[in-house]
Order: sequence, then C-alpha cells, then structure tokens
Amino acid sequence: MRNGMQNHQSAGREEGHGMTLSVREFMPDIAHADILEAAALCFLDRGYNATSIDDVARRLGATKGRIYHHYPAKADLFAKVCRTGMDMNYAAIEPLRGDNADLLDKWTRMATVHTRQMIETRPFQRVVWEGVELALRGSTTPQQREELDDLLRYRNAYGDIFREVIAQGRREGVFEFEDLGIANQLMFMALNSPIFWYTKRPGETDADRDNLIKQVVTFATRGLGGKRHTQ
Amino acid sequence: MRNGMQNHQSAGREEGHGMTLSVREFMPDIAHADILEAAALCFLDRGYNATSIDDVARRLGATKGRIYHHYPAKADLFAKVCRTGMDMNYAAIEPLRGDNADLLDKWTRMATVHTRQMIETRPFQRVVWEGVELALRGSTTPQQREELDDLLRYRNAYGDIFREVIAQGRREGVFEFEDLGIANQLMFMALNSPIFWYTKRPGETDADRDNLIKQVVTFATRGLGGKRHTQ
DNA sequence: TTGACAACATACCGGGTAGTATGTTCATCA
DNA sequence: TGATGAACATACTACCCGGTATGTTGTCAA
Repeated sequence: MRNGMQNHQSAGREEGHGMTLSVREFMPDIAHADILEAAALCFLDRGYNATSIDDVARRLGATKGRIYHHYPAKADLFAKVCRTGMDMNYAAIEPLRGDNADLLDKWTRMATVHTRQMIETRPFQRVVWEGVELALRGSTTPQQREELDDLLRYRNAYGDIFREVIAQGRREGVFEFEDLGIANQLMFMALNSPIFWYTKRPGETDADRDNLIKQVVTFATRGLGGKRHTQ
Repeated sequence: MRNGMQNHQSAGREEGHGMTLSVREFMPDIAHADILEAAALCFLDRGYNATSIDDVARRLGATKGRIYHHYPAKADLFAKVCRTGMDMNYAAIEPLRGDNADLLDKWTRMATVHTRQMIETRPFQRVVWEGVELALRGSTTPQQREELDDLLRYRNAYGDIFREVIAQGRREGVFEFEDLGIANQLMFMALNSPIFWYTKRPGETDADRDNLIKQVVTFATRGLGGKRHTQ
C-alpha cells in the first residue's frame, strides 16, 4: 500500500458538483473515492450499459488497469456506487431517527434531508435509481442479481423508515391518504424527482437551493394530505 | 404490399397488456403495429441499450430481416415507439382541450386521462421516458440527436398544455404554488409515476384501476395546492 | 540492495450485436 | 403465366467492449 502521494493530473474534473466532500467521508481510501466519483458521473450521464470502463478510466485520466485492479467487474463497480449512495442517505437521516417530537415536524425534517441528499449527491442517487430499476427488471447473471437484490433490500429498508412515519402520521390524523403503498410511492417520486431535473444554476445561492427543497417538500406534504402545511 | 393474411404464430404474446387495441388504432398497418408493440415491450423490461434487435425479433417469432425491412436502424425503431406513445397521449387529451368549464374540473379530467394513459399504454410511455432521458443526456450520433430533439420538443409541447392550465389556475386562486416550472415537474412526476411501479394485479377490476388513478390524481391535486380536493 | 508486492499501464482476446448482402416465397398484375 | 417486387429469412461482416494476461514502476521491509 503506497498511501497518499498520488499525483495523477486528475483530468475530467470539469464538473463542479459540490458532492466530493460527502463522498470522501465515506471513502477514506482516495483511490477508491476517485474511481467511484468518476464512475458515478459517467453512469449519470450515459447510463450503465452505455458507459464503458474505458469511459470511466478516461474521466480519471487513467486506463482500465486501474479500475480492474480495484474492482473485479463492471457490475461490482456499479454496485459499489449504488451502495455508497445509499450509505450516504442512511447516514443523513440517522440523526433524525430518535426524534420523537411532533410527527409532522419529524417527517418534514426527514423529507428535507432526503431531498437535499438527492441534490447534493445527485450522481450517486441517479445511479441508485438505475440500480433499482435493473434489479426490478429480471435478466442479468446470478451473481449480479445477488448484488442487485441486496441493493433492493437495502433501499426498501430505507423506504420503510419513511413508510412507518407516514403510517403513524395517518393514524394520528396528521396525514390523510388511502393506500399506504401508493402514498409512499408518490411521496418518494416527488422527493426523488430532483435527480432527474435538477441542475445547478449559474448564480444559485444556498437560499435558492433551500427554497427549491422547500417547494419539493411542500408538494409532498400536501400530496400526503398533511394537515398543517409547512410554512 | 400484400395486405392482411399474415399468420406467423405470434410468439411471445404472453403478457396480457390491454393496450393492443389502442396501438392498432394508431397503426392501421398490422405489420408495423406488431413490431412496435414487441419493441415497446422489449424496451420496457430491458431498456434501449440492453435490447438487441434479435430480442425484438424473437418476441415477434421472426428474425432481424423483418425489422430491418421496415426500419433502417434500431434508433429509428426506438424513435417510432416514442412518437407513437406521444401520439396516443395527444389524442387522449385532445377532446378536453376546448373544455372551458371550471378550471379545476378541467385539470382533473386532463390529469385523470393522462394517468390512465400511463397505465394502459405503459410500455410505450416507459419508452418515451427513456427517450426523453436519452435526449437530455448528450452523446449519440447527429442524425439520432435530431430525432430525439424532435421527441423532446413534442413532449415539451404536451407538457405546456398542462403548464398553461395550472398557470391559469394559480391566477384564479384555484392552485397555490411558488415556481411554475418546479410545480409542473412535480406534477408530472406524480402523474407519470405509474409507469415505474404499476403492475396489473391478478384480480384487478376496472373499479380498482379507477381508484388507483384517483389516488394519483388526488396526490397531484393536493400537491399543487388545489383548493377543492377531488371527492 | 534487493526481493516482494501494490498500483497501475499496455497489449490482446473473444463474444455479442448492429448493420448488410443475398436468398426465398408469394401475391399481384400485365 | 411469368415477371416484378414486397416481405420476409439466412448468412455474413465489422466493430465495440468486457475481461485477462502481462509488463512496468515505485515503495517498503528485511
């Protein structure tokens, strides 16, 4: 292990996503973090199948050798990106789990944090979405299905955290909807939607971003029939 | 043109989507309708890149020759599926365009018809979604970009129909939201969402489907701050 | 200082797939 | 009735890409 002292010229760092720090918190190994970030960006704007290992390597300013030295196969690299994305989501809402204050407040905070995650770690979250889709469609090899099914379970467990909260909210009269499964789907569609259409505006401020998030959360809150609308 | 009298054994018709009739209304040419339907189903459950022309042919109980006889390239087949899906959407809401009754009623009818389209022609609509995504990401060859840009404009024009209605609704105090673009995105995310998670339940009745649609539309209505909630 | 090994780069192979070139069948019409 | 062409099927090619095998460089420990 030659730790540190990597000075490859880091080509292809043209996109200024502010998500780099978040990723490195979860990937103390710099080499792995660089590869995962490059892979996430490639998967983001071309999708899994259309992205070649050479594409990822080119963005790194490296060659296939580097990637295959750390990951046995393209599918494993993809799975690792997905897992990293989900890890970041879990870590983001973890501090809110024990919150036993007002349910609507709790849900609002969870939804806000989640939506912020979708924006700030967008490349990874977009890849997670594609991973879930690949898991739902059949096909692929058995050993990859195993990894994708793991991702799906991981994702469902995360979704259940929200599901439980809105279920309790309905019991308490805070929310009003008919089918819990449908409501959960629609809620996540709204909260996740920035991964599809969000792009950082040139002069965007933190306040602009906060306002954007607020609008998304407000839409979801109202959609769920939330009694006391945020703000 | 030998019209009619095709009796290839129509293999791979195992899925009982009830969308066949809708497609054939728009494709009087049986040969083309069969190909488009098979292509839509293949693209639905494997995506564009992961679907080979041989896959589509196999589902038809035919070979590549048949497809390449009617479509010059895979991209053209994909574009045609997208265009057909959008054509069906336009035709579905067309009767509601002239409706000048209560705005919330008009919007509710439009949203209901749209959501029903997402369910009943799901394979085509899922392909449209992927087509829009492919158009938004760059890459691909120039002549294909032309077709995808066409699709994007076609789709945006369709979206503007809804956008105008909810914009007018906001002016009249029927809806309440901040940014029009964001509200439109969130609204479509909710209404389109069945293309991702809808599956026909074994004992599903028409009433079940209507109820499902109503829940989706209600969520979107509330999300937009609709003053008089449906039902 | 020298092996040993991590961390890559380079060179190569093989399978899958888009697209093409050509053969075959059958209906229609002159 | 035979000639023409639409509607396919069959056979083939060229290329891209995932994966591997091998070479190279620097570091560290003994």
